[in-house]
Amino acid sequence: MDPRAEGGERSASAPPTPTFSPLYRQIKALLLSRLQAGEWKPGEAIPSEVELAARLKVSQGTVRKAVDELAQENHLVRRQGKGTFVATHAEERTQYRFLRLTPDDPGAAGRLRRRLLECRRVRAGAEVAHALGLRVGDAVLQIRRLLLTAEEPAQPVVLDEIWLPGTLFKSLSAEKLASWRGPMYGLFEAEFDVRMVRAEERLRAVAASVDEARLLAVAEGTPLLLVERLSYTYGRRPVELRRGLYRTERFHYRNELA
Amino acid sequence: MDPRAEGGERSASAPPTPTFSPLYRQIKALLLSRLQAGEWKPGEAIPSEVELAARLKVSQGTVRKAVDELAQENHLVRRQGKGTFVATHAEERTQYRFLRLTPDDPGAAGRLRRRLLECRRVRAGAEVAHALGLRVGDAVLQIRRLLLTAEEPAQPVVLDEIWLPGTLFKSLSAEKLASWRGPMYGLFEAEFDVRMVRAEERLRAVAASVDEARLLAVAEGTPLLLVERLSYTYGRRPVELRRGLYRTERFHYRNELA
DNA sequence: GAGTGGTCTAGACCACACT
DNA sequence: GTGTGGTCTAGACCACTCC
Repeated sequence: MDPRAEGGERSASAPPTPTFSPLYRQIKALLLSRLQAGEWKPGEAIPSEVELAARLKVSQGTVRKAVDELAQENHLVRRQGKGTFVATHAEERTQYRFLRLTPDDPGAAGRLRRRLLECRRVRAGAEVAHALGLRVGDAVLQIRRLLLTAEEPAQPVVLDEIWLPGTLFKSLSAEKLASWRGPMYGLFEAEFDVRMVRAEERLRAVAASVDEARLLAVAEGTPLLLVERLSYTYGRRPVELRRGLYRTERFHYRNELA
Repeated sequence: MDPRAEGGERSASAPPTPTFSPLYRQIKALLLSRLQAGEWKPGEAIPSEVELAARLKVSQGTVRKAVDELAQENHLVRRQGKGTFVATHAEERTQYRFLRLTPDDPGAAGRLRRRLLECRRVRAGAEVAHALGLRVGDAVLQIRRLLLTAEEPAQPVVLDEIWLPGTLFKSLSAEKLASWRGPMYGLFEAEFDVRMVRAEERLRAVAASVDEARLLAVAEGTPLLLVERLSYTYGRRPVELRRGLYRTERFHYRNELA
């Protein structure tokens, strides 16, 4: 088959790509658009390679290469003998796929507890609006919370401030947040159909303000690791701004360079 | 051909792998061991896919998959129409592959200047010895330097302290360091046959000590981003410990999460 | 035009999971 | 056993680079 020829199910769904890319990239874009459209939910299996190949009228190898890239980019998860599944934050083995904070002593202090401080509707300021691609004054949800060590006495480690577009998270409430077990991004998937796909972080060292110091139980001016995160869903669309302050006396932010 | 059967050039070079892995992984391990042995230098081309396939008596597709993974892991760089080349730090388009520090204003302040403060031979303390896999008291090279903005007046941004195993970097001197143009890791490749392949970083927020504050031109106690990096060469062998203090008023450490 | 990596195909067989 | 993803092969053709 001529990879340049448009035909069959492929062109029917009209991929918005420049349309002059390798066939497997067109397949990839098509699958991505179906993921975005919600054709398969997080955790569900997508059709098998042979079935996709038959439907799209390409060879299995071409489907394979498309799926390979999607798996690499954490959109899909392959499981030999079982199938290929839509990635989800709800059942990550690691829990918290995006959290790079790690205890210095890996033996101690495993999971962190959450304590919700605040969850309210506010109007977006200039900075939040700009980051989330909204207009100043648009409705946003503001959440503040602490992460604390599990052992007693619980010690605060992270102070998070989170902003979400109001339109996407209409029915999100303090009760829902407090009663949800598992990662917050799992709740977003299950209840709001918003799937975090990618994020950018900017790290800085800052001094704790009076309020921050009180909440984190440190002295005013204590150096804290400021982590500003912008999370994206499909199509490079930003859907969460997060400003985290980390105490790093007994934890650190780990990163791998290759 | 039975992939389990050992034969041809493959087994002659005796890969130390568990030997019961897919054929393409055996090829990958073989190529990796040749890279480690220095059979091809950084920047050089390795044999073409067809030639490798013929020599190793496997299909081109199998070689391709091995090379694909090596390219993905930044060991090799593919260039269509030209060949496949050994990755090098000397000619990175980005300069400084491992440096994640970025100016807040991307327009301003492009490259950073270096100022060498110190380069001397010392005996490894417990911490350095442990990190580099040496014995306490072994010879290590200690380097201290500043990175400063290029514009005038130059402003210090990073204070680096670097430790290297003395045996690997016998002839490294302050003169060599000062006169070298380009990334330090390029010098390590060219003069010492040490290629940095991977690194792990641990980030913290700390307060500037008196000495650090003086060198970085900030007040004592100013929050600084502490970046501890352990760099590895082939075979998970640590060959550099680095302790960097970053001023983050106008720069930040960027990270991408997927 | 010759050589290199990049794409696509078709078919065989292996490894794993479920039933 | 059946169905899934994973590996391997052989061959054709495309796209890019250099002569």
